[in-house]
Amino acid sequence: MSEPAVRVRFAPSPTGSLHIGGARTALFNWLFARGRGGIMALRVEDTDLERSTAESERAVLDDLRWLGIDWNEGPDVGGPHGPYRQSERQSIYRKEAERLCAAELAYPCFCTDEELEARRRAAQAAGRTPQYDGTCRDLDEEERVERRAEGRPESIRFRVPGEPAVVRDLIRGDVVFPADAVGDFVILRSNGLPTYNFACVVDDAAMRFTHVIRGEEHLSNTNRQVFLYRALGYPEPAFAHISLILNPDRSKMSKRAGEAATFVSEFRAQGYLPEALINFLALLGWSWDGEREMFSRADLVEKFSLERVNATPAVFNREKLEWMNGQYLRAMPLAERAARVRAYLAEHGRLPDRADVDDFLERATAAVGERLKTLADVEGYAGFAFSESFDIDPKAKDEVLARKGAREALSALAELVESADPFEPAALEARARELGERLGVKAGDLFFPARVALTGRKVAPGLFEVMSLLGRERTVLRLRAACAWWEEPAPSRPARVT
RNA sequence: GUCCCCAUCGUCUAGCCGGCCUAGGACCCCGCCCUUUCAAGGCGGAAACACGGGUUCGAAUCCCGUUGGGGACACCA
Repeated sequence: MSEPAVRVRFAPSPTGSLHIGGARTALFNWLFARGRGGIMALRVEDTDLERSTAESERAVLDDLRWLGIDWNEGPDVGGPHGPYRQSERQSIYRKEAERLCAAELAYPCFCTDEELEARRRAAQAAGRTPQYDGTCRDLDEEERVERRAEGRPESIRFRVPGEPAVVRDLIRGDVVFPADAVGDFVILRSNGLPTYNFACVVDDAAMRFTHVIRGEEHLSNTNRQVFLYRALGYPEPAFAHISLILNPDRSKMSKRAGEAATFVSEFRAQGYLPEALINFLALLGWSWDGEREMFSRADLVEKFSLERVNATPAVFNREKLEWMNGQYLRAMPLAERAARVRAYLAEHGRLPDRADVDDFLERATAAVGERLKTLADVEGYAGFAFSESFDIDPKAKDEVLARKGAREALSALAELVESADPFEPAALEARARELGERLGVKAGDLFFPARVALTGRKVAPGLFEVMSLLGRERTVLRLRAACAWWEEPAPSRPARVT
């Protein structure tokens, strides 16, 4: 018999949009599958009725698609082992639970939440591990009938065998859990829905996955899961628990922590490229030779292996992601870069309102040039040309006001621009430099005030690209408007405090 | 508290079946060059084997312990 084909899965719970840690787990699964001609499946774990929503499922799938991670089987495309939504597989879980009960490997439990909670607290107070105490473990049929008559809730608990469990992990080696590490746990809740560990094992077995690659937070769950595989009589897949992604304070990266983005959708909104995010995420826990770090999607598919995934948790390094995004942007031909900027602005409803928007954005993108780190930066650096009005940084304006000869220089420059022919960066620059010499003004003393007058800021693209972006008319207008600054009572300075 | 995982520059990491390591690459930071600003680019620099014991001729690399960090102990996933 030939080696069974690789089958892996990503199993998100639809309780929000895709988290960056989930994206990395999905990516590793995907790279592993694609690199060996395997199957990638998507399974939606929506057994938590309170928190699961259809919008969330849509959002997660959308984020995955945006990242370029695709799947062969899933809730939207179907497949030979469906359905791929756990909420649609309830009869399967019930049947499996019944099978375990019949074999005495599981049993009905009638304890209420309150009783469980009270006993948990008591155990904790007494310094014991808060595990299930076995109250319903050995009830006979008569006692069970009695409890049912009382109208107590009825869940199904797994009878944990009193022996150690070994998790064979591809990244961590054999991890041994002592026999008393876990108590009997619920597999079917009183509402009839399965718990995570049970549904996960039943599905992973039914869907024939060969490898389960998931986050380290599941390592101790795997302790329970290996018992379940054995009891159910299914072969175990190979496990690979990848380390967590951490916040800068080294806590598990999660939705809280306020300021920092943790969802794929947020990075998308901030103007990051999916290929850069993929490249960056791949390097969180995986490396090729420690030297090379720019990898296309195809490179990653070809080179990725679980052997080179390390076991150390990784802090998410936002600055490096930004740098990498810039690398991708810079390596892109201008036309493509401009097209991506356009698509980005359109997606967020921020396209400038003008007839020649495509041409304008290409010129703006060219003008911003190497400064581009995210797609949002075109608006950041060239926003002064997006509309008639623009804001002026008061501090920059004050600096202009303070420069000797700035007013005359601006006025002369306005005149020059008005009659310049051709109106084109190189020619404009040559003539402006001549003007500076004639006036006896250093280049910086001419260019700096002009930059502020035209863009409202100290930092901007090259001055003559700025002019060409604005067009002759607006350039002259803004230059002349700046000449009037000297007539104003300097509102930006605290001159007249009453 | 109990169990489990982890431990190289601030961060991501290479090295970890011992000598090739006076520990390599990248981000960040600093300096210089380029330059109309800011970037980008070029050159240079600062910056780490958590600690303590072993084993060995020799340890970042193997073993034990300590410390630190994290995860899990639910009718959440």
